[in-house]
Formats: sequence, structure tokens, C-alpha cells
Amino acid sequence: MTAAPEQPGDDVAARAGSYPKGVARRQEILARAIEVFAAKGLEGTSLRAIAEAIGVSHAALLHYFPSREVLLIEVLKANETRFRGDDADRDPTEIVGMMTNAAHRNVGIPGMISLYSSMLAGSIEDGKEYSREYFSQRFERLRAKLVSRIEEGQSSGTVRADLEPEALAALVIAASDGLQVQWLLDARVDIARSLELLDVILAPSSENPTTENS
Amino acid sequence: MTAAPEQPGDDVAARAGSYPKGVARRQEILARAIEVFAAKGLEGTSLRAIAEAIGVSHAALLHYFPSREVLLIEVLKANETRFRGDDADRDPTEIVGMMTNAAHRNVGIPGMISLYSSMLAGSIEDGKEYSREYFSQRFERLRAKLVSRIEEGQSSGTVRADLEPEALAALVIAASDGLQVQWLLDARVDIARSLELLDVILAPSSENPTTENS
DNA sequence: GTCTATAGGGCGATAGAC
DNA sequence: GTCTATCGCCCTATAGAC
Repeated sequence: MTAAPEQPGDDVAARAGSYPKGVARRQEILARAIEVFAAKGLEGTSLRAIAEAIGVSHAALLHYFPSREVLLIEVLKANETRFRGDDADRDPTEIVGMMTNAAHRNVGIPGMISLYSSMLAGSIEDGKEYSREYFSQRFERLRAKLVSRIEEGQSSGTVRADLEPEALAALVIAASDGLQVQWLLDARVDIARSLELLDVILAPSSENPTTENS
Repeated sequence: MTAAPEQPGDDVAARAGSYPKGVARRQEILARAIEVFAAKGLEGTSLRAIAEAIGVSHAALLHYFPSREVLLIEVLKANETRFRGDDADRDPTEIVGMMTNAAHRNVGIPGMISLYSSMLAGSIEDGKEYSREYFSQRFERLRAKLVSRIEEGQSSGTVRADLEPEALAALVIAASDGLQVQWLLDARVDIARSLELLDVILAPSSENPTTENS
């Protein structure tokens, strides 16, 4: 999110109300919304259902958020921010571990996985430019982050040098996303166990020294 | 699909109309629906939009399919069947190649990827038992298929023996699904290139002979 | 600035005419 | 077997109370 060239407050947040009370109430609504989604998933995610769970009218929600789509994406953004600077994110060496940790956090809030997957799938449709923009930037940012870690690992010799960082980054993210959905459908799927297999790709083998690219 | 214990015709297909003309018209509607989705994605997937594109009323659609949900899942099933027995599926040795081929086919019909992702995300919600059942069985069937190929590879020495077949199967499927979505959002993502990295996991290294499991 | 009340248009689904 | 008519719900928009 911070990878994009935008100031911290240059968000939709600034749009409603001037400043003193507007944003505070907005944050409050957002926080309540996160609770609701985390608990119930996007079961009955109509604006009216969300509004009722929060204790306001659906029109009040639209006073702070221009549309249902924007509200839901803001919930995802806010949830993401909650874990900013967690564990493995501070160790700029972790690659697979970064995704494993994120996945582990999400397992505690299946409703968020559901919301994320749903919005992601919907972001392809026409008229969902706000969603699409968010997910495009999110994937670009995540890939860039992983690419830089992979390249550092290749420089320091902890990661095989004959791997395309971009392709590997996309793979790790895709695996993490896909596994979370499979887990939702079948709890026997062990996300961490599967993700750890990716470390096999990363590890430099003895016959493939970290120098030499072909 | 055939992995589940069910006769060929024991489908929702048999439910509408007796037999002679009902199922024929049903198949016709299904075929037209596939074209519509393949071309336009699930842009305007309302029953009314689908009906208009096919040239009937939305009520007519509901005469052959009990609900929109069922219709859409049947479209996915029918699309899946179209490619039954393709290329790599006949080579019971291919593992990653099986998913690469499937992904390659889907890239030609982005609307189907979109439909698939959307229905998959929605299948978690309450009241979507039909979708959930389909995806649960689909994943179980795919994983089983891959597990058996992996185990054969491990027996014959073409696949590392120290890998959990179940975890690996889930990983390969997850990566394939996740990469297709990323590709929809950013065509620079190279699905095949990323999937091929998984072959690095599969390949037995010289220091890890295929015998010995721990 | 904040919110309630209300209205427009579209949706999935059903009932009943032909 | 296919249609029209209708129901209840949804998102969105807006007018105006406080």
C-alpha cells in the first residue's frame, strides 16, 4: 500500500467531513465493520445488514463511504494495516515465512479470507475500478517486496541464483492465496506445510552454486 | 468429477422435464451460456442478461435450472467436461504440466476464470451448498489425482521421496488458481514460468536420493 | 455536518395464464 | 414449455430534518 506514491492521508478517508469528527466516526465504523466481517464473513453483506450490525442506517454508511464497494475495500485495507510491522515482516530475509505468517493470521479470521476472495474475484468486472485498482496495486507491491528479498537472498547466497525473482514472487503469493481458499473448503489442507515446500525451491543445492545463471 | 460415486446421468440434468426434449433444450441453453460467459465474463450475469443473450425470458431459464447458482455451476461443469482427456491428462506422469496445460486453456477464456473465481469465493457463504459441494469435490478429486501421480513418481524415482504428496498436491493446485487470478489483473504475470518453478521441488537432487524418507 | 426517510431501478424467485 | 406479472430484497441516490 505504501509502495504507491501517495501520502498517508490521501485516501478516501479525507473525503467525508472536514476533519475533527468525520474521520473519527469513519474509523469507528470501519473498526466495527471489521469485527462484523471477521465474525460472520460476508454472509449477509448487504449495506442494510452491515448497517444494522453496526447500529446505524444504511444511508449513514453511505455518508462516510461513497458505495458498498468502497466500504468493503476499505475494510480490507484497514484489516491489512492492523498487522503492519508484524513478526516476519521485520525480518527482511524471510520470503516464504512472510506469506506463512500472513496466512496464519488470516486463518484466525476466515471471514476476512472470504471477503478478500470475493472482492478479488469481483474486481475483474466492469465498473469495479476501485477494487481493481486496489488489488492491482496490492499484488504489485507484494511482488516488488518479495522480488527485493529474493534478489538480496541471491546476492548473499541463501537463495538459488538461477531463479527468476518475478516469477517466484508471483508463485509464492498465488500459492498463499489459493491455499487459504482450499483451506476454507477443507480444513484438512495444511497451509503452512504446503507453503514450506516452496523453501525447497529457494534453497541453493550443492550442485547448483549460487553463481552462474545458466 | 468422475471420482465421486455417481452415475453419468445422475445429475441435476435429469430433473427438468421428463427426458425426450427437456434435456436437449437444457444442453442447448448450457452451451449458449458457456459462449456468453466465455465472451463477456460474468459482467452482467443476471438471469435476465443471460436470458436475453440466449433469447429467452429469465423465467424460462429457471424452468430448466432451479436457481441461478445451479445454472452457473453447471456452466463450470460443462466447460470442464469440454476438455476431458486433453493432452497432458493422458500422460499420467505429468504433474506440474497438468496444471500448466489447464491454465493455458483457461487463458483463452478469461471469462471462465472470472466465473470460476467468483463462484469459488461465493461457495463459502451460507445457502450456497450446491456450489460448496461442487468445489469441495473438485478439489478433492484434483488432489487425489495429483497425489497418485506424485506417489508413482516417487516410486519410479522421478520425484523426490521426501515430500508429502498431499501437501504438494494442494500447493500445485493453489498456485495454478492463484496465478490465473493474478494474470487477469496483470497480464505481465507469466503463469507457465511461475508454475515451472515447481518442477524444482519435484526433481530429486543428487544429494537427496529417492530412497529414504527421513 | 450528521443522519433519517424515501424513491428509483434491478435482481432472483414464484405463480399462473396460454 | 414458455411467457407475463408480481413479490420482496437489494444498491444507489437524494431531499430535507436536526
